[in-house]
Amino acid sequence: MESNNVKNLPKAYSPKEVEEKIYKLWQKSGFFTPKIDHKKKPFVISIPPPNITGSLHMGHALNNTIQDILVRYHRMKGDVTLWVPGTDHAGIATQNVVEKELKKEGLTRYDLGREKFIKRVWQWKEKYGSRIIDQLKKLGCSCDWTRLRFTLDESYSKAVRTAFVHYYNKGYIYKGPRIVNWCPRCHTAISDIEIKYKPQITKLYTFKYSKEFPISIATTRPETKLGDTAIAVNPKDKRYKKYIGQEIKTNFLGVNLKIKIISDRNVDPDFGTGALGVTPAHSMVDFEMAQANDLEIINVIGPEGKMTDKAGPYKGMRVNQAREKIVQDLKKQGLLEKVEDYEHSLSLCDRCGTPIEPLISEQWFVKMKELAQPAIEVVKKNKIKFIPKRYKKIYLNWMENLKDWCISRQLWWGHQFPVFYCSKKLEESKNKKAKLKINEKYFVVSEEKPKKCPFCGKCDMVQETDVLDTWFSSALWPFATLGWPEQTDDLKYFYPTTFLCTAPEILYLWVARMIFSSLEFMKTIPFKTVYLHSTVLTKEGRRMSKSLGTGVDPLELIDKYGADATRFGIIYQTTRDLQAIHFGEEALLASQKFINKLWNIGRFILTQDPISPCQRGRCPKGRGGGSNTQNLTLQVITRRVTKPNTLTDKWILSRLNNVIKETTNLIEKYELGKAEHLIYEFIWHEFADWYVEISKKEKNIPLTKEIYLTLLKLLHPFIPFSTEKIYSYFNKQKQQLLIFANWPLIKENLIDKKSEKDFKIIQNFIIKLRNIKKENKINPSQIISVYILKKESKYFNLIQKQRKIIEHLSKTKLKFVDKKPKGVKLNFKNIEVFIITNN
RNA sequence: GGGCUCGUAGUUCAGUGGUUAGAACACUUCGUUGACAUCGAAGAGAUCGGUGGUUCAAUUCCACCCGAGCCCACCA
Repeated sequence: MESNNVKNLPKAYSPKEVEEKIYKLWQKSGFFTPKIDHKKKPFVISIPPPNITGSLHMGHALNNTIQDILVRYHRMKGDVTLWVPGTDHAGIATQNVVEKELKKEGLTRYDLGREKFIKRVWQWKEKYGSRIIDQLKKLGCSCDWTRLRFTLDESYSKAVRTAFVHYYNKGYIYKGPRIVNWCPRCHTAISDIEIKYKPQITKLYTFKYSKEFPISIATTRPETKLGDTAIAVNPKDKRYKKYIGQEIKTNFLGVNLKIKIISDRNVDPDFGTGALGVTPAHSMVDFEMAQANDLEIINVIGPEGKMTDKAGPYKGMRVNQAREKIVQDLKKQGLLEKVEDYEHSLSLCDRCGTPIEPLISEQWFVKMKELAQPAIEVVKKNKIKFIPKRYKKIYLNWMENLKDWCISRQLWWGHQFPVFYCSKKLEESKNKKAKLKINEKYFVVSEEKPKKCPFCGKCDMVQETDVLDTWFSSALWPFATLGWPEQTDDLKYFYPTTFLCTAPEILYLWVARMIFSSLEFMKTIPFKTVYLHSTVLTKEGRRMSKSLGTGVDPLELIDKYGADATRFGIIYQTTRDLQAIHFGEEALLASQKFINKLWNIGRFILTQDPISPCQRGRCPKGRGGGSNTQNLTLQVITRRVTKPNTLTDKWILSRLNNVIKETTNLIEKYELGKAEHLIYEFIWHEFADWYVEISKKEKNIPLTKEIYLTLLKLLHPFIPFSTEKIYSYFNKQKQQLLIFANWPLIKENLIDKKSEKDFKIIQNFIIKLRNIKKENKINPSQIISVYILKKESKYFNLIQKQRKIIEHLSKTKLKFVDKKPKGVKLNFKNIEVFIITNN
């Protein structure tokens, strides 16, 4: 570091000039890359890979600060510490971003074609995909960048293919027509958990299919009713009992329907007419009823969100259009009985906000039942611990009611299925326009494309066009990043990882899936502890969102306050188990002040240092400490060692060791906010306000320095940049980085309750004297005489012994007298104290 | 509809079955300009969301209610 002379030490810490340089030093040191040491147990975190479309938001800032604190702490403790970084290709999200870009050029992905489109996405990735990585570095994250991974890396893709083939061979993967959530905009199936619900007021229409039809039904979506194949009623409903089992043919606005009357317990007799028109192809619940009752399934809505040819006169219309027209027609024909307002939740695509159409389509699924079982066990048996604890129940409840996982997406950006079709047979099946059923298998599942088609022996096999759900690849993250399926040294040594820190919203999407994937492929848990951190909300408790304008950009905060203050401030307002934090910028300002305070304590100590240039009279400001300190400098040089000499020394060392102990405990329990509060209080209100102040009178510079350096170490995981910078001024010769420093050891023998108690008494006495001054409107800086009546008592002796400190800090002159003087009397621990107020 | 979290000073949060409920920031007053324009000291500020119950005693335990937020399910 070039300018670490004390005389160059600026008055305040300025993050902008410092942080980037420091980060480069760290990187150059190579210290973030651990060396495998089989004698030691490693500490390992896999970063939740941010999307390449992402930009650092408050959730990331909190999440990665937590991880970095733990990683730095463990590194200092001497653990072999690895933080694996990486990014996620994020199928739908990224594809949408690039599609939006294309749209500006008046193009769609179909104009480019699959190959060119993917190329385009890769270009986009090269250009913007590492943005978030740079932002993580700005935050100070000490990841091992030599191990950076991306979920579409060739080696990672291999892991994905291996996993797929494994599942398939075990019989866990099946393909079939099922009802899925279909996004007509993204043109793909999405899973249940990728849907967001939005309450909306719509109309509930009550009508009959035809005049002669005996039962009326109610629906919010009349257009789907063209695909009805049944009416479901509650088995106990007397009104409809007689119809159950009947099949009625009718014509509904030009479309012939065969309606079977079935009974189902889930039908609420009080809702609408108590009769539910069953549309197997376009409603999740109805699909299940159709399967249970062996009903015909008719698609009336196509993948574009348009009515199919099964919709008779409404063919080709958009869904909304068809709805309007049908309502008009129902009215015209006198079939519409009632229209009322009705509030329900509209399903929207999480990624693009388009209303979801439940549709029947051919999709790939993973059977979950067997996979879930061991994943339930390990959590039940606390092999994996959740923090906060409450998530254990939430996790288990979800896992115990797990549905099969739809893993196919009709996208282009992602891992293409390692499934190869016989082109000849594929062609044939298309021509047949067969029902959505596969009776005949004409594909092979294989990591590589077979050279020869096993079905016809001569065709060029074609790969399944679908890509895998992004989460299928993320599920392999903790072990695939370490080299799986290869048995690499990394994998052998660093797996399973130690700690996972992520947002609670991806508990199901990601955490659960990593657990069962790891148990399946690695035969072990992926991590020992899962920490689901608080959600960062605005101060008013509202969700942070760009579109609402309620977002706070951590990069702006870093720019304004520095990375350290941003980190410290966020953690300062965090409590470990809290579900949400209401983010306020004030804490960052406070943190900035705190860092500045820390900086200035350092500055003070440096200028007091006998070997510093200031003390040798070379300081431009003159003689560093003034005449008073010159004498003291001599004292300092008389080999005072870092040993407690005085009560003050004993007290501060005792307190310091308590703080080290407590801080260590709190970090081990992930109570990072509390740890910060503790250190903050100690540094400011014990070390600075008392110890450093007293040290101006009773010098023990080596000890002061030692304590200070210990505090820098304690703080380093929280505020790595500023502590590193200050540390450099204390290490002019050695040039050793603080990241190499060891975590402070607790010296139990220095914990000294007696000294703490005694010092507390001195503190109280000083405070009392200051109060008296204030009460009597005496200027605090005015030195007054305080008369203390001599007495045989331990407190008297204590006060007498600590006379200098008391005088110094209370700006008084103590006089120990035999006779009671005139003046205001106060009692302190049975000691009679007098002051004269009207000088 | 089900589950969960939270409601304590102006603000963000600690905290505890029992003497005057804490901190930080903000605020007020006084003082400081040779570590700290980002300093010091002192101080004001809370009927601990509401109601009822358990208890000798509740902010702390229980029930209900109100308010804020999250997750899951979803009735057509």
